[in-house]
Amino acid sequence: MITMTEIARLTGVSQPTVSRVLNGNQAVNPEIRERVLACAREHNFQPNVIARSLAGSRTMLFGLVFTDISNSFFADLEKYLEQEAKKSGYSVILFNSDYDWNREKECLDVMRRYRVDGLILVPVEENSERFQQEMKKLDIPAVALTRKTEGMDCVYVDHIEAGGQVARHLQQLGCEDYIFAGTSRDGKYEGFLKTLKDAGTGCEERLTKIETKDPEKLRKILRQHFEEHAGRTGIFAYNDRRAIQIHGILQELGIRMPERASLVGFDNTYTCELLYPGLSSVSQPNQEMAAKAVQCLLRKIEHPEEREIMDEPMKARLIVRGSSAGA
Amino acid sequence: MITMTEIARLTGVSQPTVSRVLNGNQAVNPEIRERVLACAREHNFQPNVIARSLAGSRTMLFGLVFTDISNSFFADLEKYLEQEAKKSGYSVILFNSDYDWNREKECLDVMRRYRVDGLILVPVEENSERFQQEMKKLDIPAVALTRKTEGMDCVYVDHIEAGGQVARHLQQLGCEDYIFAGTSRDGKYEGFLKTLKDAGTGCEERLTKIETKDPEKLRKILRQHFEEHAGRTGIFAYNDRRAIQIHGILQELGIRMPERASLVGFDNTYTCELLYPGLSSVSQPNQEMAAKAVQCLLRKIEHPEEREIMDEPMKARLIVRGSSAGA
DNA sequence: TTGTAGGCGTTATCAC
DNA sequence: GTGATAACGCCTACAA
Repeated sequence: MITMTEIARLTGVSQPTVSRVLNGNQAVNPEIRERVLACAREHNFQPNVIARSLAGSRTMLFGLVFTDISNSFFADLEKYLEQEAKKSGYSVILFNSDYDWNREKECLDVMRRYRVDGLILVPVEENSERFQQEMKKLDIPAVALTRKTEGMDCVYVDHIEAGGQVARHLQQLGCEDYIFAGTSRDGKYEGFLKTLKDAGTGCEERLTKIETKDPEKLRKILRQHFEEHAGRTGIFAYNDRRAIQIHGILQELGIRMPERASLVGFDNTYTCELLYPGLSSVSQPNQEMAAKAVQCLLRKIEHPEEREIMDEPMKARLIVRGSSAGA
Repeated sequence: MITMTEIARLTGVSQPTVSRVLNGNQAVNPEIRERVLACAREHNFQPNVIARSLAGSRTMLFGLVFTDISNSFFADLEKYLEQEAKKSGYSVILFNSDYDWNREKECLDVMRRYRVDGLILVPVEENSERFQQEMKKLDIPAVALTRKTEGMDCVYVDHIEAGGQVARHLQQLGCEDYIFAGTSRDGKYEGFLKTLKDAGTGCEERLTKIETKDPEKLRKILRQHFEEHAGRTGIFAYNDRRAIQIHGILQELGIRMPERASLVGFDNTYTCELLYPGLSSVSQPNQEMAAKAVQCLLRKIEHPEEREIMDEPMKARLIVRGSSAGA
């Protein structure tokens, strides 16, 4: 692959002149300019970003660390992040932590080795001591994505508020019982529970939390629930994957949506609208989140002195479909 | 971030000695070794891969170009590719071409700029003239993934054979009519059609091809089809996404699977087993494909002289679930 | 407007 | 064993 020095030799000028032409910075003799450009085109010159990174001090790389890119929600985010980064000439180097803290730590080290200019990550355990420690000694601008993270810039939707939206929606439908399927680590459950409580009609006592994702167990629990409870049950799953699983089980058991079971998922992945009945789901503003994260990073790179932390939760939006439609 | 030169200064040795210690290559005085290692640990030294790349001639980067990572199938592949690359110390830099040739071309240029050691891509138009041209002048070892690509190493499953498997399966179920939903660009349709023809019972005349993915049109076509055809219809969708869409429409129309409609998708994404009835789908050996692609690349990097092209199609496997279950 | 010189952080190749 | 020294390809002064 041809280098600037080589072009310089071929066109009989100095290498910095070639650099000036190719970067279009300063004024150069039009004649020389043409000669150099022609030569560069002819040999399909591509600047060596590696060398440029070493000389300058930007690698034009963002590091992305996801927990699991095979989750459509994250894959979607990745696409937007890449798009947004490209607008500023950045490329991305990608890692999956697989929800494993040790891997995440390894990823961070690799990022350091590549001297990425910025880091966008979905932390595995955003509020643990060891993570905070690691972030403190990380000398790269970083943004936490989808999780509220103490002491660092973060872009996320308010899960507590979102959980509340779902609760209100299900209450309005006249649900008598409630099920939450998933873990309570990210605030959805908290918000869901709180809103049920606040309604004051004691419906929080009619809330069951199901943590298992084992299909057999899940089926058994649901069957039993609907045998014992005649009224309408609102089901809130902490992500679409779980919601789709429940959707399938309800179909199998012949429990009608939305009449007997009103189901709501989270992330509004593309499958939601393909199912029948369509799966209601909480939509996160993926594109805006991606843009915000990248812009935050860019700002920190441009102005390293500004140390104020960005932490304004964004708002999720409930998309109602057939699985929890009203009358 | 601390450098070798800095460590050298702190420990009173020369920079090359620090390099020797940190890379564990050659013998060094144990005393010095300890001193250097201690200093490196203390400052959490991370070798500057950028500088190393420039000096040596490996960037330890693989470039990945997908058409659309938000397709679960590709996201899944990405994860395996990353895993496999990591085993050999490689990291990946990722791009989406969005099924757009111009973007793909841009990606390739960026790859060149980063001097990636190898390239794994899902080509947008693997057999077009311009793509072939581009590949010819690409001076980076490259492997085409999921698509048979003339004149270049490629890792893919035999779509024609896979289409045949589906045809035989649906025939065995006793289908009287057939629908293929999707494009015919990758051989699935070809194989499907060919096998139907070979059976000699004239069933290829009872094959309808639906290209639209517009939900309204699709619904209308399917409704009409089942109004006019009383027997069992075998439906083969060119990917799971389309299959899931059809699954939903059939549910909505109250057309029973597998009795009236026997549905088969492609890619065996995780959603298949969550639906009810479970969605039959053709499974590609993702992990093996990823491993094979990476290993092919590594071999080409190690032995640039070997020029034989790898092109042995792998075999897909049909996973039968409720949507096309037999009696 | 253009060329010279130095440096970015490594690796590799020499002598010592 | 260890330390100079020269790359790698580019950028950024500074000098002409």
